[in-house]
Amino acid sequence: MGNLALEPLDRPDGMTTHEYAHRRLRQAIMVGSIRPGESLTIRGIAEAMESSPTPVREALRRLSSEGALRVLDNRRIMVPRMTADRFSELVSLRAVLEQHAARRAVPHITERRIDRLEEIDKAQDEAIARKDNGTALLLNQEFHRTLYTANPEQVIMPMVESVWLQLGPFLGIAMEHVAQLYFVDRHQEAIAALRKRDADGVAAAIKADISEGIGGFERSAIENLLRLAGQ
Amino acid sequence: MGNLALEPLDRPDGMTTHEYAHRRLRQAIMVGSIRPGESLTIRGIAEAMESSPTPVREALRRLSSEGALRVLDNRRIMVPRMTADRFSELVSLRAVLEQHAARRAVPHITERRIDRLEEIDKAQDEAIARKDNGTALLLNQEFHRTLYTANPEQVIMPMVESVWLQLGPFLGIAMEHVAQLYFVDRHQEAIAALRKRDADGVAAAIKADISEGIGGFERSAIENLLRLAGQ
DNA sequence: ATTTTGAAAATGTGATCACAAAAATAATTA
DNA sequence: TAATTATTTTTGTGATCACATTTTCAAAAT
Repeated sequence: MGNLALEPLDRPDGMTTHEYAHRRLRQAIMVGSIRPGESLTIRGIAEAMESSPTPVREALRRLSSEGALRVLDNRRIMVPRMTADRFSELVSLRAVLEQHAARRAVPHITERRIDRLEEIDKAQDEAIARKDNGTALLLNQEFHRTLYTANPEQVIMPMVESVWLQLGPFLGIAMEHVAQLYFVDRHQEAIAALRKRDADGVAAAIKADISEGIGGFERSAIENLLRLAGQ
Repeated sequence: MGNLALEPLDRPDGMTTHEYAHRRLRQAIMVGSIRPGESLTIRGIAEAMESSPTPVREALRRLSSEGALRVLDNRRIMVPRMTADRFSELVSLRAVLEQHAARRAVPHITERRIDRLEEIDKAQDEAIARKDNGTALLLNQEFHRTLYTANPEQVIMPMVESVWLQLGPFLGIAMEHVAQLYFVDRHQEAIAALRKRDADGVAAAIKADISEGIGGFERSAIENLLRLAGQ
């Protein structure tokens, strides 16, 4: 209960307590700082962030609807355990979702946004160079998010984020045992295709980015990692 | 606030109040019996189902995470308005998601499940014959759900259901103005491909089923419907 | 007639409490 | 000593209350 690996977060003015709890838990799960199988208690979290059960419960309900948490029959709440099968299911879904999101974003992209993508990618490269995995991960997400949200009526982003959330706990495990995550990406290729408004090219770059990134884990490597982490 | 078009639902024994509230609201939204733009009040719903604000709020949080509801800046909660652009975004996402789900289900399909699909499709045809749109809609969903959940480690179903939920309110509008919904489907084609374990064939059938079903609305028809419904 | 102001009602939010179920711990028995 | 039972503690759940904000509606002013 005590140590939730919940780092306090910046809390804007009008933000409600349940929103804040949601953000904080979400962030912790996204970067893999809560171990799969670890069960969360409402009162524990409430105490940790100096609030009460009511708003924490709302945050947990949202997170379980987002696939980040699982409610057991005993009504206990935990971070879902990862399996090799589930992992491959998540990665293939991620590829399909994000290719589609990328394709639908291309008609709406502006030069200004492409410049922003360049900046994010550059910052990510710097984070990778200084072996700052956490920041690199966040910047990688920001790159993808910035691309997909070019589409104003976009409806897919919550689903993409849900997949990220579900992969998060595994990333936490992987980062403990693997030296460097995301040492290559296909972002430059995506940017080049974007400048040409080449939707197929962008989709191909995104697909490659995913399958050579997180999708690059061999099945046996995943099973080893999970065994090492005592899953 | 009184009339919420919330029909009481069967409530199993161990089901919690927030779960029940969630199910009931979800059902109402899914079949389009809550008008887009209509705003929901926590106390109103709580009173309508004879409970209190706390569990209702949890249900509403979940539904907003599922994309079924939108929380405004005023913290008011409403069923999102539909636009022609959003509709087309949802339909194209639905096609992509379900093709993928179908493809990944094929390796796990059993003859027994295919038989079940036959039965569901037959029941749906009967519902269509007697012009029972509501039942036909539910059976159509059950057909698709039964197919995709053949995959045991499937992770996509909540996202498919989220798209259904977001399309629900439009279906409600459409059913008021269009004589018959879903008068043709490609289920038999999907079943034939399933018997042959032909993943591409199944995916093609699902794609056709969607684009000739709900995807068959012309843009101008959608705009007309939305205007008629005062959106 | 339209706008502005003010009071009253409605609403979202979060803390607290009581209750039941579950889990953990202590006591007892085989 | 190991297993079982009893007791205590922890936990999830839902109702209620108080507070602040928003909305609604009536009265007053322009």
